[in-house]
Amino acid sequence: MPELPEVEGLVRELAPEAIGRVIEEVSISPIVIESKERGREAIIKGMSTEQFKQEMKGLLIVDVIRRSKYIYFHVEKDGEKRLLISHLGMTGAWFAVNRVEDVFEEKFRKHIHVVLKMKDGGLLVYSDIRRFGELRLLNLEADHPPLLKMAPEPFEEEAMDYFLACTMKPKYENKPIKEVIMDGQVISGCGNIYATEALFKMKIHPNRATNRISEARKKELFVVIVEILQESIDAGGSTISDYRNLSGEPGTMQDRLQMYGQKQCPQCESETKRMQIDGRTSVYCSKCQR
DNA sequence: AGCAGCGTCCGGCCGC
DNA sequence: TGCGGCCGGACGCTG
Repeated sequence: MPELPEVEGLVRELAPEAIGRVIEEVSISPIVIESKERGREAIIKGMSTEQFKQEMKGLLIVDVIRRSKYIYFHVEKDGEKRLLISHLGMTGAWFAVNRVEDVFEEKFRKHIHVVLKMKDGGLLVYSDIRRFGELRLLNLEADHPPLLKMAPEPFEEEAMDYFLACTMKPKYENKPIKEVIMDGQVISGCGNIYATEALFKMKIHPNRATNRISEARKKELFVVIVEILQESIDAGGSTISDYRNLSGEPGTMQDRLQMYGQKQCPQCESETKRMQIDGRTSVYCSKCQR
């Protein structure tokens, strides 16, 4: 499950690999082409596969950055700047290889859906086992309004005040804190894994109403979230099942997780509990978290 | 206008 | 071994 740290790790490798190169040709898997022909929005969003292939051809990759859990490829052709966004969904992965057979693991190799053949040889390959990912070629970021609604980057100075202000809005104040911190319009890039970890570290029950947490504790919580995201970036991200970096290697943060996926609380050793919050499984310790 | 609720993109995995 | 049910980021649509 790629969250901010996993996307960050990928972008750090992808940027030097991709910047300055030109896309010569794009190929799309038959399974995505068939899905799109049936009227579905499989991976390639907002345009036909033919249009996508056509418009991608000849684009120079000028920059690659992370924004929340998205990869932004700044591209241009004939002096015209455009933006390719990539979201990895649950199982998306990018690989830089010379041939598609070089994608090492079969489970990724057999779900390759988009291949960018670069002008100087070599491939940038997008694989997505469950096809929940997204590729969208835009003229401007503003052409896809949800992107403008994302919270600031958590490492930016204004992010904490933005978070605090959100928690006081009628829309959020009464909701479970876990639902609020996982909302990309409140904090960018914090998914189930890191929300679970931060709440455990803070000893806050995931279902606690947001307005029943003091401002001081909310500030502390935000700091803890940022620290955990940073710790995970440093550890190469979490590989719970399907995250791989550009070279196909897993991260190591999964070995450092205290609560996510745990059966037993590392603090008091009692059995962990789980409940559904906003449709997602939330693991917590009912003794340590209140 | 804004929001809650639900459908949508799917394969993997679990339990029977 | 087969198969139905469940899971999940984040959007789009509807009422």
